[in-house]
This record gives sequence, structure tokens and C-alpha cells, in this order.
Amino acid sequence: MRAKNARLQEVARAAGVSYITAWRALNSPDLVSPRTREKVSRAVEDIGYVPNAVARSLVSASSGVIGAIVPTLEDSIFADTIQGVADVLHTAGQELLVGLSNYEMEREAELIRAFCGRQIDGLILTGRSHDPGVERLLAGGRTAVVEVWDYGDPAIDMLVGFSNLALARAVTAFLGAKGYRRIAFVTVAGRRRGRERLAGYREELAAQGLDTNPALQITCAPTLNGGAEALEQLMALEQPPDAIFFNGDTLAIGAHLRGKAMGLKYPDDLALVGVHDLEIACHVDPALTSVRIPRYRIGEQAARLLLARGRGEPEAKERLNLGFEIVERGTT
Amino acid sequence: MRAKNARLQEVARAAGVSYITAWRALNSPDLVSPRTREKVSRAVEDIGYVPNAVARSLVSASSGVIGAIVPTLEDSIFADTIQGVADVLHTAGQELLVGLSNYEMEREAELIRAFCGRQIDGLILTGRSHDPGVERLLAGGRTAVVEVWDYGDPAIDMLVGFSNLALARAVTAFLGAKGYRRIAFVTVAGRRRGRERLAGYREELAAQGLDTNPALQITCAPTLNGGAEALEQLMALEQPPDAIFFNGDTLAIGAHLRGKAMGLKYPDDLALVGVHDLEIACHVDPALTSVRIPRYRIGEQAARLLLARGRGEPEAKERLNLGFEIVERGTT
DNA sequence: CAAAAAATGATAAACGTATATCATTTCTGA
DNA sequence: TCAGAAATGATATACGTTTATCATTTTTTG
Repeated sequence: MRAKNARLQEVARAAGVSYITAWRALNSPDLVSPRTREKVSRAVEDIGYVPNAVARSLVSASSGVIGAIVPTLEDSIFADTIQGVADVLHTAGQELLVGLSNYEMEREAELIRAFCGRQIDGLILTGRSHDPGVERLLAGGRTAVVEVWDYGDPAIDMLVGFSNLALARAVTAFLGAKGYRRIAFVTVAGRRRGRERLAGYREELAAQGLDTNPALQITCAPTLNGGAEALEQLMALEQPPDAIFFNGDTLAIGAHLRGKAMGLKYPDDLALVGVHDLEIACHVDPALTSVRIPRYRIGEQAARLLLARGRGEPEAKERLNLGFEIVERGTT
Repeated sequence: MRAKNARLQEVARAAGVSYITAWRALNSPDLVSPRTREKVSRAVEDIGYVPNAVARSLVSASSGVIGAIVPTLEDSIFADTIQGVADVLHTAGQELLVGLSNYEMEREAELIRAFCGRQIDGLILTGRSHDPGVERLLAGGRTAVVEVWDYGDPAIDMLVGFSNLALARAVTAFLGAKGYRRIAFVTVAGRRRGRERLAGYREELAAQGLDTNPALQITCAPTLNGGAEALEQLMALEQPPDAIFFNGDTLAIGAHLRGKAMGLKYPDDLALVGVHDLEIACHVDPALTSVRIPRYRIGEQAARLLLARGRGEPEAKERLNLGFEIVERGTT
């Protein structure tokens, strides 16, 4: 049933040349006369020959494949980064093996192991904390690794991201400077990035002498509805916040729409800030203040670093802080 | 620099057994005594041995990798399908090679070629129209193929999706039954799926004797803003529509928010319907009527079909219509 | 027309695993 | 203690490419 793919040997036979000549025609065309080149490529066409990249990988110890592991594609955030990676890799003819860790370190570790067995040329990981066994596996430097999203000391090799701590401090400082005093912070339960931002938020509250009431620091589900419920919970407090910093536009938009239905006026009754600057931030009324994050560029740059390493250009900068930008709109 | 990975030979040496025994310990453990098994797995640990899946693929002519090609990950629609694929493949220990065609048939063809060279065990393609050369390449049946999203006759092998034609007819009929007479249809320029739905919309208009004015059939950019502008364009007509069928919730939400800012009342001034049933459809006021599409399940089922085929279960149903569901809410 | 250059060919080893065959050693039970 | 079973080992071939070496043929050039 499963007929075997044609090998180069068959191409050679069909073209009436030796194996080695067929090989040269495809891989070092200058060593071969134009006529032969022509014969061989016609044979390739006729037979439908596709070189076996597996065999090539085996002998060359490099596969032309990059692996990327992100927690999920269900929110568009990481999908944009993957898109950036894929777009850059495509220009270099490399393929992309995608793994979804579902925010589980163990699942990430499994994926990394499997990817390494496939001789990937490079690996993109989300975040800076990984299974210790994996860090040992990758420590040898056999595989180029870029960690993305969290700027800081790379745990393994190279890194591209922005500082979550700085982001949270900047937003908190921004709200403080606007005169808000009771600034709440809402994040998704159980996510590392949220915890880093929480730390930044707390640092800045302390630095500015703002209200540090723990009741203003809550978690919710990673959905519009989660944000909406968080808003209700916060506004039901005896002393409700005058500003809410949502760790994600999805939460913030959910809250925005719910709050508006409740009759809240932004920013007089309440200020809102999100993160990611999704398109919809401009389309609610008043428009949502948010933080622009280079999620596509993170992917692009990570892929570029891997490609540069593959070409043996160690001079490439191996630790990139791509920053972020607060985009002020009507809700603050 | 790039130290080679350990081979099984080294593991055998470290464990003090022969190569073949080490191999058996890992691949047919029952043939080996518990003590030996123990020695070998300790050696694997010590050395950090990871089996070379490339070599395995070469000899077994099957790679443990499935390829999936979608147009983009930038809208969450295909990302959800990929997520479904990845979740199922993970349970089977298969990896996922992702390709983004950017809606270009030629780029899709390149990716397919590259994937076939990598000996993928199965391939998931979006849509039913592909480069002719590719269809020839895949026609041999060497690689299991599932086309997803568009239900109809599979061009190659297996298929999982829903009928875009039926969807458009159903929505149009639904609006007609509600008494709307001037039903507009807005789709994204240059996308095949949009054209199929347009056909369904037109068929149903004709069947119901509704207004077929071409001015009510327009295209826009695939963004919130695109939808908003489409709304403005339609409402500026001398005879504006009384209902708009947006081919995508993103467009519909963009229009919804813009229209509300313009003072439109839904559904009295205008009815709106979207497609995809994104979470936000419930969070606008009034909530958006939309069509629920099994985008995650499409991915799951496609992956399941490929796995079943890989296990040699040809009895698996190879043409699945997963249907859709109109979710009626406040805008109609 | 001879010498140099270009093109082609033959052969072999390597990549790391899968798997088959046959041989030898060690263990188990009566 | 010995037959039979279980465990281990030695050896070889295959997968399809990459790459090296050396030999031969064909073409070009002065």
C-alpha cells in the first residue's frame, strides 16, 4: 500500500546518469554541465522526487527544524509570537515544530525531550523557569535556545523579551501620577507572569506610598467574564478602588463592558488599564488605556537569533529587551 | 563545540551490557531481566541519553510527526483548530509541524513539499483547493491527509468540517424568517471561505425572494475597524439594510460598537449576525447573535482520523460534517 | 594533436537506530 | 545435576543521504 518515495537513485536511473552526478546536479549544480542539469531536473519532475530530509538530517546532524513551545494558542498572545517565528523561519526555509505546554512544566519538559531527539537546530521556550532536568539537557549548548517574553537573566542561553516587573511598575506609577490612590491589580490565577507583575505592582505601591490593601489584589479566570466578575468583586468592597490594573486586555474589556452596563463612568468613577493593546481596546467607549507589547516582534527576533547562531554568527546580541509602551486612552 | 549526542552504544558501555541488550531494555523490556533493565535505565539517566528520533524515522519510514498548514495564527480561529490538533497528538506522543500559508496557495505548496520530505505521518490542510502539483504529490496515498473547515467532497483523502454554504443559507433564512428584507452580507476581501458563504447567501436570498441589491454585498478588512467601516458604508446607502450578516464576529463586533456610538438601536434599527461565537459576543449590549462553529473539535477530529489511519483502522469515518449552530441573542 | 580542464563515474564510509539470525551464557525446576 | 527456558551477545543489513577519494571519459584550448 504505502509505496515508498522515490530515491535519488531512481532519479539518476531515469535521467541516465550515475547517482553521484544526479546528486551533484541537485546539490552542486556548477560541477555539472547544463545539459545534464536539465536531464536530471526533468527526471525529478517526472518522478516527483522529494529529497528525504530525514536522511539528510541524520548525516548532517542538523535538521532544518526549529522548535517552539508556548503555553497555549487559545489566547492570541502567543499565537502572534508563533506567527512572528514562522514568518522569519519561512524566509530561511526552516520548519517549525510547535509544542503547547498548557502552562505545565512537566509537559514542557516532555516536549523539549522529544524535540531534542528530533535534532532540532534551535528551540524557543516561553519564560525563564523550566524543569531542572531539562536545563541540564540543554546546558551542553548542543542546541541553541532562546527564552522569550520575560526579560532578565536567561536561564539557559539567549533571551528576547521585555521586563514584566518594569511594566507593572510603570503602569502603577502612571496611575499614581494621575492621582489614583486605591489601585487594584487583577491577574489570572496560577500564572507565573502574573506573579512577576504583581511583584512590580507591589514595589511601586510601596515606593509611592499608595494603598496596599490585599483586598485590591485578586485573581480571576482568563476570560472576559473573569474580568467582569473581578470588577464586580472589587466594586462591592467597602472601599472600592479608584483604578484597576488588569493583567490583560481580555480581562479589562470584560470589566469595561460590565462596568458600563452597571452605570460606571470611566475614568471619573473608575480608571481601567489593560495589557496587550488588542485592537478592541480602541473600539470600546471610552477607549481602553493599555500597554503595547511587541509580541510579534518577540517571535521574529527570537527566530533571527537562532538563525544567526545557526550561521555561526556569535556576535549577534543574545539578550534583547524589546520594551513596552503605555498607550493612554480614555479610561484613565 | 557542538558535542554530539550520546548514542545507545555509549549507554550500553556505561551499563556494562551489549548494544543489543541496551536496545532491548529500552524497546522490549520483557526480554530483559529486571536487574539489567535497572542498570540500563540508570545509565540512560547518567548520560542523559535521548534516542535519536531522526535515525528511527529513517529506518522505520515513519516519523511520529504530523504536519498542519493553516493560513495564519493571527486570528484566533485557526489557532483554536491547531490547539485541538496539538492536544490530541500529545496524547499519542506525536509531534506537530506547523506551517502558515498566509492564504497563498504557492506557499502552501512549498510547505507541503518540505513536510513530505520530512516523512510526516499525516497532514492537515485548510480548505479543499490546493496547488495541482501538490495534489499529484499527495495522491499516491503515501501520506494520510485531512482537509479541514470546508465540508464537501475531499480533494485528496479525508475531510473534517462544516458546510459554509449551508451556514450562509441558514443565517440568511433565519434573518428572513424574522422578517428582515434587506439583508446585507459583509465578508473579508479575497478569502475563499467568504466566497462560498456569499454563494449560500445569494442562493437563499433568491429562494426567499429577498432584496438582492449588490450594494448590500461588500467586503472589508479583517479587523474590528473593517467591520465598523462596512457598517458606515452600508448605513450611508439611500436604502440601508435592515440586517447585516457579518462573516466573522470580529467584523460584527466592530460594527456593533461603532453603530452603538452612532446611536443605532439593535435590533430595531438594524439586526446584526456574526460567525464564530467568540466570547465577546455575549459581552456586548445587546449580545450578538452568532454562529457557533466547532473550530477546536475540527482540529481534534482531524488529528484523530490521522491517528486512526496510522494505526491501520480504515473503518474510521473519513468525511465528517461537524455542523454549526446559530446562537440567537439580542441583536436579531 | 597533445595537454589541460571539465565532467562524469565507481566505490566506500558515515549518521544512529531497527531488526533478523544464530550462538552462547545464565538461571530455573524437578 | 541436567534439561529446558530465559537472558544475553555477536554480527549483519537496511534506511537515504552526505561526502571523500580516486579513476575515467569527454570537452576545450593553445
